[in-house]
Amino acid sequence: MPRSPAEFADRVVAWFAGAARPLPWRAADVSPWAVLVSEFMLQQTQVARVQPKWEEWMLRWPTPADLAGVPPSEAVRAWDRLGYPRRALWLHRAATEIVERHGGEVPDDLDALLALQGIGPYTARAVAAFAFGARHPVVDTNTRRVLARVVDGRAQAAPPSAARDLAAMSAVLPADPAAARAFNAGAMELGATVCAARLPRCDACPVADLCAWRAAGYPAHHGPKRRTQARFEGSDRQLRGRIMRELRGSHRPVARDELAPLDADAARLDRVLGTLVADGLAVASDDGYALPS
DNA sequence: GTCCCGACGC
DNA sequence: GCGTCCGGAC
Repeated sequence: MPRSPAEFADRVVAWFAGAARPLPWRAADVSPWAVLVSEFMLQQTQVARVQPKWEEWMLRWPTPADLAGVPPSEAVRAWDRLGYPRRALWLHRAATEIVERHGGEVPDDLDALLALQGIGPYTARAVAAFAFGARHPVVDTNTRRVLARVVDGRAQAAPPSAARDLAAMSAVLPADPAAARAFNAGAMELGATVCAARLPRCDACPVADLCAWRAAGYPAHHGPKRRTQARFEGSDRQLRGRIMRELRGSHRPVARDELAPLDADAARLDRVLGTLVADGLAVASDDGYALPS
């Protein structure tokens, strides 16, 4: 446990002021919509891959109404290979909801944000805090790891639990909204760039002398093992990705027979096509499969 | 091969 | 609480 929560927060805030990467969605003049789009893209995708795609989207669809005004196929196509293309569909749906429910303005209210498609506990608070300056605990996996180490003295965070994670962050969150905002962003940045999962760089850490894990001699994690990631090669996810790539590349329906070479197992191909249709990422017609228009 | 790490649906 | 969902960097 650090000497005091205030000291922990102050150090992170001061460190972040000098160490923050100059990411474009952190610029002072970006819109709430720009922040929201960045958070959608960052949900599962590394910063380096997101950045050029975010620039492209902001030029093309600078407001929610701009995105809501085009068919979802445009969003899915422009999502390109960012992965998890349901996010493109959900972002398009969220834009439509923002136009319909909120007059085209991204809401600043947490519950209104949570009600939008594709926005969960993390993204809602990230938008409220980073776009609007509201004082909410924002907890992603980096922050969970930082708190586990600095505060709890454990190598790894316990499995995510929204209620427990938000309470833990609230306990160390500065009272001042601007400081809270910087601490939220700084804790994530610290976890992403210094307090890394595998190779923490404690020599560069602004709170190394406050860190309970370091003080305890870096005890190894003993507890439930992380679930090992399912194999990607040969997975449904890989096949879905390959099918989506074909659909993105075609401006007319793609016949099932044209997709058959993607997988030798006809039954599996049909089952996976079914999941894409169920997700709304593909539409079936007599001519084959296409992106949702 | 391993890691990345949020939302959703059950 | 637990399984599913991409694709690229390492």
